[in-house]
Amino acid sequence: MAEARARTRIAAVRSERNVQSDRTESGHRREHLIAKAITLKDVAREAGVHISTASRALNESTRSEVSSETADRVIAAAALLGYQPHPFARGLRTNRTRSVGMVVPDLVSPFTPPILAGAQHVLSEVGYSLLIGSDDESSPHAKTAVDTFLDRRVDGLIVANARLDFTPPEALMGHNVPTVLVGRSVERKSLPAIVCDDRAAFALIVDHLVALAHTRIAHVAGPLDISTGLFRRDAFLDAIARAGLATTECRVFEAGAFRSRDGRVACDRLLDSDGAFTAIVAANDLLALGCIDAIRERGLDVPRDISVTGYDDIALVDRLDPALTTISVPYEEMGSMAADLLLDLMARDDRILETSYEPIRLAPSLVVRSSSGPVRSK
Amino acid sequence: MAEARARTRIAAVRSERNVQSDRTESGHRREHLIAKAITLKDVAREAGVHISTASRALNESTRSEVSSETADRVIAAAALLGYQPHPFARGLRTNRTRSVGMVVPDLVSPFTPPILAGAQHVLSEVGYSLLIGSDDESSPHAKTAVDTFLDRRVDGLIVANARLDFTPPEALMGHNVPTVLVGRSVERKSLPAIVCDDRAAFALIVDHLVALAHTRIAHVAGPLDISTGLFRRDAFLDAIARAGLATTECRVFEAGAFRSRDGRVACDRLLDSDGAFTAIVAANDLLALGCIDAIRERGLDVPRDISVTGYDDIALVDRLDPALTTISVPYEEMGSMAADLLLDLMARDDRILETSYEPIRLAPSLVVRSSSGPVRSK
DNA sequence: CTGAAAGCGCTAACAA
DNA sequence: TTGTTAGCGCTTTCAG
Repeated sequence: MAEARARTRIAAVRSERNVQSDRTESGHRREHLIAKAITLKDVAREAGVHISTASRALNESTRSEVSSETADRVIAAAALLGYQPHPFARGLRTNRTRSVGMVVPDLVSPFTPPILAGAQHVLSEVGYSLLIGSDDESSPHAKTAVDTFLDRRVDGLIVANARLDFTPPEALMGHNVPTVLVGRSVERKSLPAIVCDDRAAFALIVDHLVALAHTRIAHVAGPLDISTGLFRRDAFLDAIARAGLATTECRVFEAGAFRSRDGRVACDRLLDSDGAFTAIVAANDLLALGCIDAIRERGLDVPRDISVTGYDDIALVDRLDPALTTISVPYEEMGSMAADLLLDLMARDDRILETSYEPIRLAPSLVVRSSSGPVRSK
Repeated sequence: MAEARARTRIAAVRSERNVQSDRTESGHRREHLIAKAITLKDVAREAGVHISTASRALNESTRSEVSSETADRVIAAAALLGYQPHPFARGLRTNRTRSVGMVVPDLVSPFTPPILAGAQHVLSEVGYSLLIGSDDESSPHAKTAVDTFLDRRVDGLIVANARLDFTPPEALMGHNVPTVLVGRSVERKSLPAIVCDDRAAFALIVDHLVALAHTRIAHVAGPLDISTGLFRRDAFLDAIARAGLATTECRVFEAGAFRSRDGRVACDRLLDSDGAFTAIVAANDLLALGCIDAIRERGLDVPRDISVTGYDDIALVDRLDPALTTISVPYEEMGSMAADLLLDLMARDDRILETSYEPIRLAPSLVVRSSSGPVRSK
């Protein structure tokens, strides 16, 4: 009912507009195809007020400057016509786009989507749009994703692919766009970051292994130029020390990338080395799977001969044989917290850059499965 | 060198601007913080030409209207100052945003990210930004993702979450925004779509099973209100018929959702039913895993007693025991093709809506692993 | 409380 | 070939 009436009214308004502008056209056959959007001017005319009054009535913050009767009338007219403010026209004035850009390392790696989902959900809730971009490593001369976002005048930036040596591009500082890091933090704590508490995670893992009587524990690290590689290694060594184990007994091997085949290569080197060990703590699940491959290839058993643990708890590792003991990371929550934090930052009108931000660390949890077991009694 | 000079020049230009506009201010202490962006006017002044000349020189399509010397000078000035056209100001005039919206069913389901990645890559290559949105099923009164995108005046739309009964919202038709479906198509072929060739896929699977001497093959379907549920079931029945098997011998059970536990429930019903069968073709990998669970729970073996096949070839199903025989789907390519098709559509100036579009079907491939085997000779 | 008018940064008629 | 001018749709002074 009301809807039908609205539709009629919209058509009428559009007609008026078209008559004005398309007078030269023979007819309006295509009107339903190229319908021009309802503009504030239409709403104002419909409500019988000046366009600026309509603007005030429609904007939360200026509504008080208008009599409530007029406001109601304008709001009703806007609703009737299905008015939607043109974001560009508004943005041009306000210098705000109500959009944020998120740059991700790799859309198809297992932890990117949940971060994205968490951020997306929070942002859409408050009317922000999420632009997504990823840097194409293969064409280094291409414009970086951050630059593209800056060109688009996003209100804020979520960076999920920071390398350790990441420093906010000068452009970023110049434009002064609020930015938060997520997933990976950076060496110089120049930007706020939401990360997983690696120290807590490795304390959980190492304690678990120690409880199983392991004393010689090796670590297969990820690339050390990424925080998840470097920080997890440090967290590992820290946990070892805190557990009272001699860190000198604990070997660390670095994998070239966070992929199973790199884990396998690293584990092979580990197995070739002289040190004896009974457990391998891998920096993530894929590396752990590679380790298991390498171990089995030598006729050894997991966990009977060597225990292996992962990190991330990606899909299906619970169904593998052996099911992977790993760390569950609240990636989605990290995404939503990053978005929340960014919204905070954007809301502040003072743009004071702190010199150093302590990362916000979210608590992980240990998931014990069958890839870790007691040290074999000889 | 050149860079330092440029920086100096930018600062100078910004100063001039600030002097003009901020004459009343006491000082420029915060100038480096709230640096205003370089505008076309600045470039024009720097090059000593009128703003409109600068505009023409900077725009590919109008560059021929200005002398090459002037053009060069303007371009040099723009480069020197690091000028970036304001997308809103431009969009306001041109009515184009150079952005496209993609609405996905679920960011964390296994096949969404590759589609996203494919589309993102293609679009960023040609200077388009990708907005991402997903509908929150839980709050049905919330504005739909498509509406949000329409409000943002995206130039095009990629819809990856269409239900079978999806009809382009009236708004969409009214706004006349080019739209492409991907992954799922719709019953009424009212929009172009990029999908996987389900018929070819099931022909591959069924032929494979028939070659292993299976004659009684069951299907665990996904929800039948989604194209991947319905179309795959139809494709299954079609493949069965074309293989010369009696479709009456082939039972179909519908799962409530594309999750392993739903697959397990459906498979339980299947096992409880009277029909004898030696193979189960599941509508996707997760359903297949649920089937394997149900079969094993009854003390039966896969593939010795019953063969099971999946669809999608998601990560890690190659490492399960048994490794899953499944269909590999070129999701990333689907994403990039969807983007290509959309770019085509947007480039056309005629907005003729065809009444019916035949979906573009990409070829899948069969990946034979150990979850399928010959019929057990009794 | 409301209307008039300027202008955000840009493109595209129209003039010269 | 270049400059002038008029907006795109909106917010925001400034008057009334």
